[in-house]
Amino acid sequence: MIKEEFKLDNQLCFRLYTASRLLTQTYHPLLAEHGLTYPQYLVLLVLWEKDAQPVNDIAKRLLLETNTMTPLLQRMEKEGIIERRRGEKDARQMIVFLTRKGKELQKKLADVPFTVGGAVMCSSVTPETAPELMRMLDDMIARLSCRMKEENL
Amino acid sequence: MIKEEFKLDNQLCFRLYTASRLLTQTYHPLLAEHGLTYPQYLVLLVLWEKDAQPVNDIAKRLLLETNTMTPLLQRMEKEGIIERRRGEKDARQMIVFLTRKGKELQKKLADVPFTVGGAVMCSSVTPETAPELMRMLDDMIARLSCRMKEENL
DNA sequence: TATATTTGCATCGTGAACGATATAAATAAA
DNA sequence: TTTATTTATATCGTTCACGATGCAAATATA
Repeated sequence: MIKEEFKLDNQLCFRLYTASRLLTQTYHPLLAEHGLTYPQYLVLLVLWEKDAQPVNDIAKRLLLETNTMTPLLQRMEKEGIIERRRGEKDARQMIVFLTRKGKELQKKLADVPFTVGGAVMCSSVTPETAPELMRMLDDMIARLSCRMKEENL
Repeated sequence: MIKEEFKLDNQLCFRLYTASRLLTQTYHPLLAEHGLTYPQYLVLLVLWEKDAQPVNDIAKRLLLETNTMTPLLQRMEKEGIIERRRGEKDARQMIVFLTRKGKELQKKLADVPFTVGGAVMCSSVTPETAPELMRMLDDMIARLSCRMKEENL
């Protein structure tokens, strides 16, 4: 008999991995219609909150490495969604700007959060319970991202 | 001012996506030591529960497509962790078997679930609250995977 | 039995993720 | 002010994910 801790049904990580993939798949048709991928949509969320940010700030906000960001941003620039310009104060920095097209996408994607929101709601994830779920995930993320930083000493 | 539904801090999907990535990163050093990746570890979990399964059964269990499974399994076969043989009853099927090396990995990875378990535990995710978190994720996964199937009609 | 459809797996192309490494600019130390 | 170190991006190689497509075996239909 297999040990309890090795049973797939007892794995929290497998659930997170699967839920994340399925939710991204839910976004896919809504975003692809506008030539976007889910990670690109996340970059837009960050830039809509505050335009003209260096790569590093976007990476930190999304908890991604710059080696993931750079090619992602290069593709977005090629699509004319963003623009990248060297920092004037610090020539090492690459400042990311929304183009007109990038700004306009916000209006075009106005119903995406509601469509996806409707798709996830179920008996145990409701407007009442979602905050509790988010709190647990935030706590986990804080704990794990802290651990990751400690590794690189 | 940006609308509430577009704020990154209100996104459930971003949290799942991040938590999933960070947890996979936590597994990484433990698995890499034995030449494994996280998806490969998931395949092992499935095969340890029941050896000699066709590609399709493993894919269904992990909610992955066969076009993701095939290359993954090919790499695992090259590493000598599994073996693939054509089904005798149905020649379309490719049956996946654990090799001796694949079976022995279970002992070598015995402490992985506990190490990772210790890493995720935090103030709001504890042995008491984890089942509730899992229930919410299971419910979401059921809802979303059902939706995905309906799409392909 | 011939033909059509379904099923199981594989191949291909694209876009992430990420470890490892490189490079140039900025900053600190000597 | 040289020299060393740190910082901000970028490049490279490998491994997923996954949509689209191909193909052969099995099954259903005519």
